[in-house]
Amino acid sequence: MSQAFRLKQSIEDAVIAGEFLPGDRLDEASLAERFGVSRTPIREALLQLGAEGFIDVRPRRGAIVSVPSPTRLFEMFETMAEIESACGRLAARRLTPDNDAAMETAHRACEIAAHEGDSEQYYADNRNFHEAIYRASRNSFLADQAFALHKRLSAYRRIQLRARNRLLQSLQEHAGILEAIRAGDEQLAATRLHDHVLVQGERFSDMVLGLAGDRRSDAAGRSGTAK
Amino acid sequence: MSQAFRLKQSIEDAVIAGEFLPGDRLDEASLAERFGVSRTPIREALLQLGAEGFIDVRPRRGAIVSVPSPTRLFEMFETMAEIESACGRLAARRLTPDNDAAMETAHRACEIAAHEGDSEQYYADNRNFHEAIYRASRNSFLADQAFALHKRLSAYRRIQLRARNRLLQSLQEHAGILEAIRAGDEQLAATRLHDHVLVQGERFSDMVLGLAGDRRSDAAGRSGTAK
DNA sequence: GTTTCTAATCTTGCATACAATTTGTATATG
DNA sequence: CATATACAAATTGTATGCAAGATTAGAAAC
Repeated sequence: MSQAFRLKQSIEDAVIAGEFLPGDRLDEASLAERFGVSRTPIREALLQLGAEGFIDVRPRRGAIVSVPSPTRLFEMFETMAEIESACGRLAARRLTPDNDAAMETAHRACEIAAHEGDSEQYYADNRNFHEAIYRASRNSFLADQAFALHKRLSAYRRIQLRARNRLLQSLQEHAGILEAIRAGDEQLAATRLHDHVLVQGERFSDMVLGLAGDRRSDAAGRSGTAK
Repeated sequence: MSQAFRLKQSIEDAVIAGEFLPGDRLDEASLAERFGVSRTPIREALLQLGAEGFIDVRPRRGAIVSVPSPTRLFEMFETMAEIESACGRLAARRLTPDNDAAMETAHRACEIAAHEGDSEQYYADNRNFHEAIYRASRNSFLADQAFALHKRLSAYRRIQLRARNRLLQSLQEHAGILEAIRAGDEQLAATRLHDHVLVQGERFSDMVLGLAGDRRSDAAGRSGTAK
């Protein structure tokens, strides 16, 4: 495959891994040297990442890793909550043995990681669990959207999972979600997934803001110029 | 602003306007000549559109306007339905006088177009109405997502709105949606928006497939390899 | 008449070169 | 000492050239 696509993946991975922090400049020349290619495929990779919202490409002013404001970040988590709950609703309606088994496997892995207190491992297994739910929606387009947003939020999710006791609490929520999906209770599955995701967003916002106010009123209070 | 971004917009507009039909090749050289620039900014524009899912960029094989399969198309409409209902739910919870007025204005415009039977005008006003709901969610990130998907589906929506009587039926559904949002009934607003959007997807699928089977079983029955 | 192999042609991918714009620095001025 | 201006350096945007892979056309074989 062409270099530009490989580079896009590499740069994305580097950002997810935290090698480039929010606000860091992604200099074309440096990246070109680092990967041993010319600026052209680097530019193409950066522009694609920009179009996906992964980084900020400001014309004539270079690319930087996005720095979402606390409000924006909350909006992203809220959107993630809505999309995940949609996946859960559809999964509850359409669950097949295959998807059920995949979720079970992922859940078991989370269990082990949680009881060992291995937050790095739990982070990875948690991702698999959520992806299993996306697939269980049996709507691959929706699953793609969910997966993309999950990736964009992964940096913030990781930080937040380090919080004490959050692992075991997260695991219990997973169990409740699984139960609802298996029972075919669309409404319950949607609600539980929604809360599960949003609590992460709220906790993160708390961390960022250093206070425990009501985040929803923050999101609701902003000027809201869409597009 | 740089040429690549202008070109991206121009090409996107041309696709939305139906100048390039699904399956058409987007030849770099021809586009470069048409816009009087070199291939470089054209390539950059195409890659960005590809990253947004607007077109298909296949390595070494050029870009074409996406040709979603009927199944994929249904999945996209189903996703749109979920996102729109999320917007409606939040709008019902957070409605402000400003957003209320904006929806009212857009609804009035739809009313006029519908009664005059002007489907082209209704198409434009309908878009404004839905955008007003996105904004009323007071979550600009969610609204952006909704807007982007709306654009991707616009070609198919337009065709479908030409169906006889659909204008007046659509208008009535709008009235019901507005009523639910104003009543602050999150659940009802979500359900009505969901059905309003999904009926378009189902109708379109019927048109494409030329039969009146149950589209849901189609979507549920596919192999569902997400990502 | 159909299929398969080969060669010519066309298109895309990448590197390099240059032009245009922004950013940084030093100097002058109030 | 702060501010403004002019010049220098660094960085991005676009054009062009060439190499590599894909598509098409034609000839040969079945």
